[in-house]
Amino acid sequence: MIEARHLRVLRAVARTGSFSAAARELGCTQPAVSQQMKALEQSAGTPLIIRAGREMRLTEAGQALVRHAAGILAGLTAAEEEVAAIAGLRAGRVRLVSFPSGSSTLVPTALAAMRAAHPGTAVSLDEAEPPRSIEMLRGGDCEIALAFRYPEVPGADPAAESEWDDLVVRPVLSDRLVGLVPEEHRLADEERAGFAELAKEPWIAGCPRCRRHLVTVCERAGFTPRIDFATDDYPAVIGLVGAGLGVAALPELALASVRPKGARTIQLEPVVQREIVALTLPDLAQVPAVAAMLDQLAAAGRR
Amino acid sequence: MIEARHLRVLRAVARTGSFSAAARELGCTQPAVSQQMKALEQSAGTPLIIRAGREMRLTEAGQALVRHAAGILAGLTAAEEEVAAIAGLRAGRVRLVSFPSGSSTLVPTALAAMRAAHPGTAVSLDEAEPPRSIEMLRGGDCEIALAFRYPEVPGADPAAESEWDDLVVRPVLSDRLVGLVPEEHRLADEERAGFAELAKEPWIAGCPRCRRHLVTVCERAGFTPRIDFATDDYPAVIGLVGAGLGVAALPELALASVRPKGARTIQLEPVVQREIVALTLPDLAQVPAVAAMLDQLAAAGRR
DNA sequence: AGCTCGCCCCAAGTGGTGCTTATGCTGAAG
DNA sequence: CTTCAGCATAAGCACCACTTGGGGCGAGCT
Repeated sequence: MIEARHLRVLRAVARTGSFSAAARELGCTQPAVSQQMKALEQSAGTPLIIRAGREMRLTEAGQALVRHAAGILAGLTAAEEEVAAIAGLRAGRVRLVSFPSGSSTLVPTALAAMRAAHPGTAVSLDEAEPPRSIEMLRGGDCEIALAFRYPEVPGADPAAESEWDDLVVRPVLSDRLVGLVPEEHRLADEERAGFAELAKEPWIAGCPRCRRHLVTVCERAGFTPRIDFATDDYPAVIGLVGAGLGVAALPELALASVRPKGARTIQLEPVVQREIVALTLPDLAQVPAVAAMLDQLAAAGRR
Repeated sequence: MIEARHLRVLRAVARTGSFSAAARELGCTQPAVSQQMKALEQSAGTPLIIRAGREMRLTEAGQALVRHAAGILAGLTAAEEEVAAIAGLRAGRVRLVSFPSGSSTLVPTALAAMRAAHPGTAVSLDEAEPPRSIEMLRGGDCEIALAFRYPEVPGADPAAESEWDDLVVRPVLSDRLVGLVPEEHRLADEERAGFAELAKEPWIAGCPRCRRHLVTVCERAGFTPRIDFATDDYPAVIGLVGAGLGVAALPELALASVRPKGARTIQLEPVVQREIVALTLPDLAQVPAVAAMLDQLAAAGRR
């Protein structure tokens, strides 16, 4: 088995024509070069160098080896450079999966910051619901999954919680739920309202998990909400409320970039937090591009 | 510094998708593979493999490394094969230098035998006088020099003898000198004659070294020869003798393939041996193709 | 659901290997 | 002839890689 290190030494010897010069060039002592060349000749099974008085000459086998060494060492350094580029964030791809309509402001700013900080990297974006996105993460179809959870409700969704304990969970943003009522509603001009004050209203719910969470919170407030509509499309929720068809509780973030027409927001009591987190596999968290993207998501969440 | 051995392991892991399977394929234990991969990841500076439950997946850096590994390992095995071909005499070049007109039968048979035994090898032939051929050997312009010496005369040519003591000297053939006289000569019908009987004759001498040797031998026999002509072209010597211009002492080998016209050979007394030897450098004697050619020359000499 | 098997990680011991320093020898130049 | 530069060798030493033994964990089977 010929080793690349030996080829490097052989090439230095061939170029300098001397063991000592090669040793100086390689930053080691002369006997080291001597031994390496002996080892190489042994593994080659034939002499490679002939000592003719002062100068070193290569045998035909030695010339053949030097000829191949160029390509081999070039390939090796090319591989090292490509790896270094990926490790040094001058290259690399990250596949990000976000929950639908949860990425209106967070993801775009993170993507923009990532591109600015590390122009060589490429981040692709896909949308999937948390159960599905976790599946994709575990299945190797993405490196980062953006999801959310309601830490306030212990035991509300134990499966989902325990499903993450072997993942790297990076908090991105704590979002509070705000109430949305039609502007002709009796509470439209109030600053805040308790959940119980909306007990009799028809509700517009979000995605399945949000809907379950809403039911849990309302039951804690002493009533079971009457849910007329459920959609994971936040603009649709806003539209339905604006049309006076009911009330809703939706994340502040969903209202950050739109101004609801025909509806008013009110503070809800008790305050309900929704925690948006970025998830990845423990091994992937060590990958430079993935770690950088997690940082950018966290930074976007701090704004 | 990425090592080729690591790439081999990485490729095995990537192909089999398992450390254990790779270890079986590589003929080592599983922890060895584990450690090699860890070392490779450390020298790469970034994770290469992600352990997702049961299956192994490569990171982007890992994929890049595997992609390069193909070419690097292919180049390495190509280099090994070429060296093995040279070592195994399926390839290789030898440059042979012979003294002029000393290679009429010896060298052709050796070349033919070499080609038959090792078809992949290529032997080139050049002609040079021994002082010059040794110079070529030391200067790297040939691998084997065919030369001759007169071992009978100690001190006759001390420079030439001592010039070979750091070379590999392979005896090829012991050739005796025979006398050549015109057919009308008074000794033409004799079986043998002493040098002293030719003391008064005009002599035709050979190359400079042969001429010096002739003078030495004749002086031992009690006379100084009168040398009218000197040429290193044996057919010319034969022609001159045949024309009755003098007598000559030339190697039996020079008469092996020709029948002299107008001249007769006689045994000379005392018997003078000329030793034909093949010379090479100590290091070169280890080169398979050179060693094989030396063997073929020795074998040709035994015939 | 429990069990068992296979796979991976971890730790410790050990053998080998490559490096260094020190020394001797040889060839070339002054 | 002397001196210097370069290569080979030997001894000592540190390091590295492989092996064995043990543990945790996920997957598939009963």
